[in-house]
Amino acid sequence: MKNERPKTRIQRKNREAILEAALDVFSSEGFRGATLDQIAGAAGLSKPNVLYYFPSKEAIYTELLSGLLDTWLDPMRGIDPDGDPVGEIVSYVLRKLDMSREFPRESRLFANEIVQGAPRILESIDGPLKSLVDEVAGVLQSWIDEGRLAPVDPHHLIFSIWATTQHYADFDVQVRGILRPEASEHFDQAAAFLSALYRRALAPAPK
Amino acid sequence: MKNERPKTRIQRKNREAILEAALDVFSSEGFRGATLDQIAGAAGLSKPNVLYYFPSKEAIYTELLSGLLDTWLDPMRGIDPDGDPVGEIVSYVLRKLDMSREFPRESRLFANEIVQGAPRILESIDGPLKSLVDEVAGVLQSWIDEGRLAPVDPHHLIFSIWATTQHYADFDVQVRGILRPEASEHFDQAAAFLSALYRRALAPAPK
DNA sequence: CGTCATCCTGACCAAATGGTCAAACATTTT
DNA sequence: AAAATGTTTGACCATTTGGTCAGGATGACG
Repeated sequence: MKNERPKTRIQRKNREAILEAALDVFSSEGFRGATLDQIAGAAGLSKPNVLYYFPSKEAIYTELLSGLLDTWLDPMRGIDPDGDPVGEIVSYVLRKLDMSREFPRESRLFANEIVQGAPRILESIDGPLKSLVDEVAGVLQSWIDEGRLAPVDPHHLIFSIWATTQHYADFDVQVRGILRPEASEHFDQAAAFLSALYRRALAPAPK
Repeated sequence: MKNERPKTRIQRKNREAILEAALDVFSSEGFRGATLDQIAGAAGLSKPNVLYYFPSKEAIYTELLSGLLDTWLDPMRGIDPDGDPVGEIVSYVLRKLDMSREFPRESRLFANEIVQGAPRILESIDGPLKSLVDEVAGVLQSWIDEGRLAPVDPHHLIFSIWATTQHYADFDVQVRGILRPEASEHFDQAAAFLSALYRRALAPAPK
């Protein structure tokens, strides 16, 4: 049962516009760097009007954040315990990389929050995030035990996947500064590189 | 020839204290999130006194940033073109990881800046950073050509090393939230994991 | 000890910013 | 077409914040 109450269509539309604008602003300026005027401007509304839909700046921010965590973890839920280990992991990597390509602002929003100590979503990390990760780590470990995956620390494997894939969204400026391509061409290179990296590293030793 | 002019020892001491305090505050709050009062407080000085040593908040920030870039790139300069390829890369990874362990605030400072589009150090990325990276990429490529390193995209290899190592500093809260250890124990696990990962992935196919 | 340069501070300022509110304006509902 | 409900805004406010400044305190040094 969804907790959405789109009283009127105009209300739905404006809340939508505000969240969209806020994502833009928060992701590129951080929470403190963003101003209500910026958000209001980007949403095509006046500042008091924004505050008519949300009680405060912080409320907009946390709504964005909490609404996103789920989507953000989706790729991980797609890992099939009954599939081919290396294949499953590589396709997880590619799904995660795709999220960086499709939703860089969302990635940066999280990055900003976490780098600064995640003052507003610590609970979410300790709670749902940790349990999902532990669950997946369990699957990885069982694959290792069965000799179908190279023996590496499951948690750190997950970290490395997050790090390498999110890097292309979060540090986009740096990547773009070092590689030349204007287009998102480097995402395809990254996909090729990361597949190869993990395929080579994770293939179990032949018995 | 150093551009340091420590007119008096008190001047040197206070500038030092301010930069140290600023590193603390900027790295955990971001540029806009940090306030002069916070910095002054952390440095044990009054706000006007801070402004006596630095012309503005931004001046403190950029001085920090520019003074750090060099140190930050040092591990990369230690790569020996005449060494054993895989060994050189793995020890580069470990050096970089050590920097994350020893200087997490510095890492977060950069992360904050880059995630937000690096508005104040774009030149440094396009300039010295790019050339050093290209140089190292050249070395990697020559190793590949000689068949002493698995054929992977050199630039993306470098990105993956940055991503995986800096992750432990920048996303420390997340890592700590998922792993239990209070101590910096996970850095040792990470070292073991990353050595194994890159060793396995980069070993050239036997001829 | 006197004087000169350096160092430090309280008081102050202008701009920015999150947020409020009463009143005007729209839209539905009856 | 009222009445009721929902939406928008200009004017306003309190606080925070980067920064200034005149003068006082504290060295350094002959």
